[in-house]
Amino acid sequence: MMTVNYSDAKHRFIQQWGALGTVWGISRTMAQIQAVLLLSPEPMTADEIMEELGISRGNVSMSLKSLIEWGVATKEYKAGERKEYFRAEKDIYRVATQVAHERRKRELEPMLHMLESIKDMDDQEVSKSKREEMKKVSSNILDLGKKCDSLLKKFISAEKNWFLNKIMKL
Amino acid sequence: MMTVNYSDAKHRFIQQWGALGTVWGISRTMAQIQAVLLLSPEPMTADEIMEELGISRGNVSMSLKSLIEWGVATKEYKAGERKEYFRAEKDIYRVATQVAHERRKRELEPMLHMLESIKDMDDQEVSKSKREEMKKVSSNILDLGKKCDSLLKKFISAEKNWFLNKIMKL
DNA sequence: ATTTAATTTCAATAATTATTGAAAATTCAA
DNA sequence: TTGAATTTTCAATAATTATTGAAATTAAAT
Repeated sequence: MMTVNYSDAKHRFIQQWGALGTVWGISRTMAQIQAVLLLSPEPMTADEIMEELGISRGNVSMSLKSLIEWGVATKEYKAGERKEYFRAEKDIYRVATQVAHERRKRELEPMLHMLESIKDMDDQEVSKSKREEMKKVSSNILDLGKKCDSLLKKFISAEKNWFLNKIMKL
Repeated sequence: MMTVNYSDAKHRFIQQWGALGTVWGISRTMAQIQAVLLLSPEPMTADEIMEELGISRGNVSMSLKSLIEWGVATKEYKAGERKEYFRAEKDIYRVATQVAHERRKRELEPMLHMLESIKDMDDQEVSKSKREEMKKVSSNILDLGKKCDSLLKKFISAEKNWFLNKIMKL
């Protein structure tokens, strides 16, 4: 079996994680910065991240701000130093629950509100079959959506081992 | 309680579903076409969809093609008619399993392969702590990733009620 | 208070992604 | 086959999203 050197492995990790970011609604750079921080044993400065990824100061600053808003990175200060240091949340289960928490709020909640707001649609101007189809489809989506909501809430607040054990026993 | 008329409800549904599409890695239009088809009691022609959403023929053709590739829409023919008709998968649980199937293949699998390929990283040129951090982080992600993989596979192939019952009992 | 270091903001620009529309291809009927 | 109806493709363009970089801001040290 061919071994892989550190810098190739790091490169693959950063690229793959970045690519995933773009289909998960965060920018490639944000995900790449998270990847760099995940691999770093020590917290890093914005300068070091700039250097590592070859991107601008502004971009690093804004991306770090977003990562912190998503709850997957933190800012730290070292005694006697003026610079700020950044650290990624390394407990990947914790990262998953944070992401679930944010996405539930940003995506699922507005969808459920819309579906609720449609429940009392009534309109004689339009055919019965159209009205019925809307009622049927939207209530089906609402049902499944509520189940997802309930599962996500459990996932977000449950103790890690309890949840994974339950899931793995299915 | 104020009632909502059909066309407002339809508009809200299409907009919200479309907005969700963009954060789920499909284009707004693709998601909007799916929404229109979901609300339609009868299969629709490309012309009708064009008209309904005010978008170009080419866009409709390409978006429908993608929806079919994702396994959430089908093409149909009516006896004695030359035009093609399109229908959305209305069983929303089925839509969810199809999406899970595709995303597992497109996103999770490549990530797991990358993580496996990094397992045998070895490199004396770099500090022990960096190597160890990479080993630790990547194996943690791999563990959780494999659990997700296993859960997704169950979800994709399980019988609907069995799965939902299990999940709701957690 | 002033200087210096560090960070943030945001208008301008670049890069990416989505959409159009007309030409090419396909499909069916005569 | 030829011709009309329909669909697909894809280069050009538009729209959106990400990134830069320099000015403004903030914060610490002198």
